[in-house]
Amino acid sequence: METVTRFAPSPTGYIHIGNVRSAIYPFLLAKKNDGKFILRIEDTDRARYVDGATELIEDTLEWLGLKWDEGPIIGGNHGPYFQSERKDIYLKWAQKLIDSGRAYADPTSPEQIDKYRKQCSEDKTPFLYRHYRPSDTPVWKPGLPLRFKSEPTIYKWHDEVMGDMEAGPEVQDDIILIKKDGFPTYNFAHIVDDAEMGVTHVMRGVEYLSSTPNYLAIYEALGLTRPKLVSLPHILAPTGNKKLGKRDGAKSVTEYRDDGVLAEAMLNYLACLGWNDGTEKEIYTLEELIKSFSLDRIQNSGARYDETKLLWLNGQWIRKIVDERGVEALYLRTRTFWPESASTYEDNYRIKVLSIIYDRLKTLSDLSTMTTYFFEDPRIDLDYLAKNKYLKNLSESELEQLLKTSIAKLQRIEEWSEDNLQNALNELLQETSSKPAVLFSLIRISVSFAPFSPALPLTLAVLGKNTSLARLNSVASFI
RNA sequence: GGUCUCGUCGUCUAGCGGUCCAGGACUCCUGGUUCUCAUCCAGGCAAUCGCGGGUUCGAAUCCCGCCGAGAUCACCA
Repeated sequence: METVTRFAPSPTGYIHIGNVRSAIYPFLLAKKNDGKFILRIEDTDRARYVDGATELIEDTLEWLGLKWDEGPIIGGNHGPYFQSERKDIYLKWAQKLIDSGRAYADPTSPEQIDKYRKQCSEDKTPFLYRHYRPSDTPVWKPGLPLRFKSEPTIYKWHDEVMGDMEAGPEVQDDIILIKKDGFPTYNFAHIVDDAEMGVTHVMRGVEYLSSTPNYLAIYEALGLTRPKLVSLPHILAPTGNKKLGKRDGAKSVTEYRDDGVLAEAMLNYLACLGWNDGTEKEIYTLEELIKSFSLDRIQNSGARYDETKLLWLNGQWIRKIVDERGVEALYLRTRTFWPESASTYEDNYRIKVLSIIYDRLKTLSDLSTMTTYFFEDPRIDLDYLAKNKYLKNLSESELEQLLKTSIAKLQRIEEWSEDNLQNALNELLQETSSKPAVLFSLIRISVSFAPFSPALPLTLAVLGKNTSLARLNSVASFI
């Protein structure tokens, strides 16, 4: 049987790192088995609906490279893919339950139910609505909630992550199937949809584990074979023991994109948070993830979100892309991250800058602060020279002398290449009998006034002869 | 309160009865790569495997109890 999985978010806002794994794992599983991955929007709660949230969700999935085979935009054979447009389907299935006596219209007012509930919590006893089931119920019509009529028993099932499970009547209840506004609840809708769409593996957060017996009862009453159930443990907030949520400042996945994190790194990090293939491999491409993914290696305890490791992975990926596909490939991702002054320069120049600076990047947004001196003359700040640990013992005239000798030497270089610069610099060391620390620091600082820069010959080569000498000259005249 | 789940370095994890006085990765520290920052390389710190009992010649690994943390008990998903 073809593997079919789905990601079924409700459009209540952005997708953050705490909940995107329930998209990644189903995707990986489906692709691993040459199956289908469906995107379904669960928009039955009109009160929590957020305009534009669906687009946000699609954007996130697309960025990560999780292409859905059926869903909004592209359609498919099991549409519509918005639950709000599937009301007739739910009604049809609900009718089956009514006909078989497994569902009833509930005339009890919410206030009354609240009273029952409060009483229970005072008595410290669990609240089960079936204990208050009305003895005679009206014919169901719109405006009335429809409840499942539970027939509690003992359920045994297997969770692909949590293992063998068992639950008794104490957790089975008359849950609401259709709300009085006519929309189905998640509890009912997802079962119908998964069945209609042929979903073989239901993957969702562990918080649904305790409602599983109720779902099992509905599958049974509907005569459906139940899909394989997969509970995904939570991702924990950096501090405390709670699951990561928006309240802990969980950033949206796409916010990381805007902060210069690569999709590859994000996906790599998230996939390996709570899953590993048993090897010591750390860097995975999407293809490699698909290839090595398996349900039985999903961790069953929660994993803490740690941004440091994400950033490390991002650095690894930045270098990996350059190593394997060249600087140009990385350059394509950097458009929005350059300092403003870079806009007047040509692509070629920016690519050169990138090629000597990329291995210092943790995120692409580091570009804006790390490369400014390649695009605009730095402000001359003699303090930089005075405080440098290699230069502070030199007098001003010594500095000036050294600078002038260097300028003269560099001036004579005809072809301003890295190699020639390297040679000239080496000769300068000998001719002035300076230590590299002294000479190189002086030139490097004079030309950049930045806390750090790439290797000196590289920096000078990229800056070009005119700019390099002009900057050295103006520092010399300043001293 | 009922029910359920989870518990190995600070963090992510390997580990399925002996090769584990516990391995890898991140972080941190030290050293090396003609200056700096980063990369890279070499090395180091770091878990009495939640606790207590058992089973066994032998347990992180099996069993029991306890403790701790989390989830759930909505006309939210």
